[in-house]
Amino acid sequence: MPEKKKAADLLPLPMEKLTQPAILLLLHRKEAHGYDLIQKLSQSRFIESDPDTATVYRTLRRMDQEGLVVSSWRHGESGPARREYHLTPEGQKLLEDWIARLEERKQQIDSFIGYYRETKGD
Amino acid sequence: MPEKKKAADLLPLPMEKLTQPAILLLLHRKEAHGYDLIQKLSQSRFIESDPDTATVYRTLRRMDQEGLVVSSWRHGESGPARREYHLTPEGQKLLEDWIARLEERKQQIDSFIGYYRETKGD
DNA sequence: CATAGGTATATGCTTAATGCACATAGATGT
DNA sequence: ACATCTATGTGCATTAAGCATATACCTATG
Repeated sequence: MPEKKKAADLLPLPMEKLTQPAILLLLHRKEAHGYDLIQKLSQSRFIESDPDTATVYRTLRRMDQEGLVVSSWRHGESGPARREYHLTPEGQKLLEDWIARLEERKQQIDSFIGYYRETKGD
Repeated sequence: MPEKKKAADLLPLPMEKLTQPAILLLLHRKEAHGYDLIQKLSQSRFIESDPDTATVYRTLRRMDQEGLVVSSWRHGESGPARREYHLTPEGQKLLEDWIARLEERKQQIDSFIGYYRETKGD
């Protein structure tokens, strides 16, 4: 008997997390450090669930290497040192691309759901 | 000088492909074989670009193992044998979950874009 | 009849993203 | 002294995805 996974187990996997674009979005409004972003993300409505901290920190380091953000250490403002991130013009530009993409994605979803509703009526 | 990738290079990567849900959707309307689905997908508006054939066939085999579809070989209808897929009740149920998820996703996108527009006005 | 092109399914390899667990360390409160 | 909160990060395993490649049957054409 071959093992079969339950449908419920399959749902979480493919849905995209939007971690990177969400970071771009938050930094667009205001500079922040990683821990800060993690808290803001978990309160926001544009990601599904609490973000994985490892993912956030790694995404930030990558975005730094890619020139989407710049970072600088902040000391002495209570608590351990934090790495503060600012959006660069490149990051800003990428965010605008994301906005355009998300508009398209909404239309894709509408077309998907539309197709489903059509079929259902048969 | 550290190497930096261009923003344009970064766009294609994180956007989700919806391959599996799109297959569920098409099979919900009518049974089909892999090659058939590939053509339908490339004509449809609910995926971004032409699907990778390897991904489609592998996704179908996985969905079969998971009980989302059942398959049977068809011979002699001109051309090589095809493996025909039918949606199961589990697959149907998962599709309904996907529809609900995509509705939520639309709201997430609205909230994302809304946040962006608010910020822009500063 | 040889062969090229379309139909059809599938594997191999590599890279990239993600999740969970764990490591590190300074600051703060009791 | 010790736990807890703040803060940043690495290691490891799993999974998805893209590209190339293999296989094979069918059809049309010279």
